Amino acid sequence: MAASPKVRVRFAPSPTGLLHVGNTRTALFNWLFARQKKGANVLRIEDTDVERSEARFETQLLDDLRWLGLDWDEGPDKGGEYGPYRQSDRMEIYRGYAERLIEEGKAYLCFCTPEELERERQQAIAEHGPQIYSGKCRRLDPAEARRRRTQGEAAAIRLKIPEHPIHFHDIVRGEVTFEHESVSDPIIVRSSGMPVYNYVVVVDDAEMKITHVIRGDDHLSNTPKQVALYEALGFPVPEFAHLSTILGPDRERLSKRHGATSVAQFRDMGVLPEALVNYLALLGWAPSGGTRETFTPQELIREFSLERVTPSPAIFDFEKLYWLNRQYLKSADRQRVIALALPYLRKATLLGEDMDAEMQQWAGKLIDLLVPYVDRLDQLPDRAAMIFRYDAVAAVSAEDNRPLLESEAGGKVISAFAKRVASQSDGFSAESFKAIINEVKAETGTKGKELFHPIRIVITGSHSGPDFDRVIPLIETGSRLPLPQHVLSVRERVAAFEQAFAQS
RNA sequence: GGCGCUAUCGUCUAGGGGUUAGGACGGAAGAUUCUCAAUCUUCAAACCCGGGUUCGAUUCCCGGUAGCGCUACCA
Repeated sequence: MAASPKVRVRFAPSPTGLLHVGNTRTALFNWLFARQKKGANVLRIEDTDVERSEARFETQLLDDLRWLGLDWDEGPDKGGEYGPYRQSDRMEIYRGYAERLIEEGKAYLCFCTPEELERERQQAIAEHGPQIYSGKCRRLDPAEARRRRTQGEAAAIRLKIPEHPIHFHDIVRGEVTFEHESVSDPIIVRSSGMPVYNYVVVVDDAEMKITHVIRGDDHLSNTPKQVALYEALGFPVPEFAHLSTILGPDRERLSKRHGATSVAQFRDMGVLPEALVNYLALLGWAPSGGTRETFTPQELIREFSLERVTPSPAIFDFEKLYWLNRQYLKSADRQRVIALALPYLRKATLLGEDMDAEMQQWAGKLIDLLVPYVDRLDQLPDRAAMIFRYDAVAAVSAEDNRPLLESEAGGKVISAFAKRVASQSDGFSAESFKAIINEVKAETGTKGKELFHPIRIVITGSHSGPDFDRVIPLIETGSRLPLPQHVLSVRERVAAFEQAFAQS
């Protein structure tokens, strides 16, 4: 058996918007396959849709891919043997092949106007028949057709589809067959001279020696046209792998209205790239055995296989992504998490830009305290509210606080607690705070929830939250720091609470 | 309408001609904790329907149904 040629795959996005998770999974599977097979991963920009393509989207695309760690070996930014890698720079190539196909009788000029074609289509719909091209211009004499074009008549170029069934192999779906009638002669170059997607993609993939076309299954029905094109052009037909669509919770194609769908949005939410990569890998693929959930990129490269990709569509589960993110957040390097978390706290003006060593240390501890409570970094400011936003009036009037505050035991605890805090002139440490609680406990004869909940409400405004041992030092130290928003000390909180309580 | 693809817990999935149909997210309960989160333990939860093939089908085949995609001088 001959040595199989080196694996070459490509990811070919259109720079018409932000990188979407559906495309991202395609990019990921291409990358995993290339890296596992020690092949080449090619990045090609499909910007033939001049109207919608924008340079800034291309830049963003590359940035998002880099952020995810999905690198490429050839592409518009780094060149390569088979460039250029931007379709707008390849127009001459497309033109050349199209003319060749006409000369060889494998394609022909079509003078049908869009109006004519539209009429035929409407009729087909009315008759419930298949909407296929009549083949009218196929029967034109080539020399005559050429003459008409030279005389300035607008002509599109159509590929002649051979009159036999077209089949191809798909790694995910097996053998796929289409009757030639259902394909019908497709236009490959518009009358404006602009080549169409289904044509350029074949020229590019063939010229770039792509061996495996891994892409979304919205292209499955286009594949017979492309296979016919490969054959007309005399190029070997690559292997295909069509990935199922990613759907939203309502089983419709995942889109903006389902919430975050772009890589940029997830990044802004504080989702780690390894979590997104891990989640996306599990969407439509599972390792044999199917009991493992977390994989590093290296492990994915080792385990991945296109044969194990599931053909059925998958619903994007935000919860599971966030759960995975939490796992990665917990195990990530502390300094990295702090560096990533800081911008969220700064944006909420809880921290300033300039921080001295003491403040940095304090911020680090704050983040240590908060991160276990979130599954996305953008939830941090909300979680920090108990430190930064103490609202005595709200604490006193909150529905779920009232019963406790109005109970006899609650009142006793609060007054005993307040009295002791007031008599303490210095700040509190975790130990001295605990000592006070113990005194209150002895004086009031309360314990457990009865004892802790009222104190919690006085200090944080809520009856739930992290350990006092960690919260108290943070509050006390924070109150002495020149933060953009003053953190109230224990004494200040108690004083504010008492005032609000008395007035209620 | 035509053509194509798909179909296992609510969701992602493993599995496969005979299984207590496995794991994970989410849900419920319990343990722990002053509380919440986390963590741990336990529980509930599925083979779309109808025919065939077969001793036996959730698994193989065919039909139906449903969902999705393509049906463009969009990509």
